[in-house]
Amino acid sequence: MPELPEVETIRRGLEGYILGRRILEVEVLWPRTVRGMSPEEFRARLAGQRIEALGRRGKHLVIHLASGEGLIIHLMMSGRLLVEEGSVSPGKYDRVLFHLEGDLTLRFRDVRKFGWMTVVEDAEEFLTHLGPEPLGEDFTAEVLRELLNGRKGQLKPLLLNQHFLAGVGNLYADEALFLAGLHPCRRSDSLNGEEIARLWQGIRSALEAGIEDRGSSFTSYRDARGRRGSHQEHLAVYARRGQPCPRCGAPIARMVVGGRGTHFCPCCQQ
DNA sequence: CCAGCCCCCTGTCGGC
DNA sequence: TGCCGACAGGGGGCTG
Repeated sequence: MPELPEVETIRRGLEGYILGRRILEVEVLWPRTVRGMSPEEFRARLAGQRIEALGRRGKHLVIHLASGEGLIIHLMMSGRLLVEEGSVSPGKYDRVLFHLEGDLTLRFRDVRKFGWMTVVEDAEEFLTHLGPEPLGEDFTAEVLRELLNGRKGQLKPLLLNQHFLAGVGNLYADEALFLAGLHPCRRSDSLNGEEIARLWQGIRSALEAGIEDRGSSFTSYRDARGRRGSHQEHLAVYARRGQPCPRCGAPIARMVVGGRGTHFCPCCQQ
């Protein structure tokens, strides 16, 4: 389940291998992975292009090409982007293979086929519907206060809403709410100034800790070289139902909020 | 704006 | 042991 820290770890890992290289050929093995155009057009628009920069917006990876176009990739739940030396043969779960100059292959492996990619003329414009970058300089506690104003829903589903804030998924939403000491079901417009500041800090700290540990690997997530992250070993509440809260020792609870499994400390989070 | 539902997929797990 | 249904999860789309 790649969220912002996992996608950022992949982005950093890919940079060293594919930056400045040309895409020689693209093999689309599962056509529905390519959105907005035919696999043939996708191949034609990418073949021969040099990779100028690697960016990230929320959970989207943005590969900037020499033409000015952007290759947008969303890993969804089970997508992996793996760099390998040599020409590889397609595996059972491979959906797209990018053959790069320098005898490298970028492999998009995606068991559940939810991941997608497309080429757009203007990546920034394509992604304008996303909320602010939670680790960006523009995202201050004051901005969060303004965004929360008038929101009547529960906090947890709001944090998962990518139009509200980009990059937070189920795992980091639970961790951020724990760090902030806020109950996942709190009404979003019920927070006072001090609680908003705690939520802002909780979101930032949860994501930064995830990046520091190179992401959380439960089953599917791997970095660009196939390595696991270690943040799953340092989580306070996510996937820790019944285990003692690291702050007060009470057993961590799990409930469904907004259709998502939600982990929290019933004692510390109000 | 918000809640709830379905759909997209497939590996995994619990129950029988 | 083997079958089967439930479940997980990000996000888009739809309805109320």
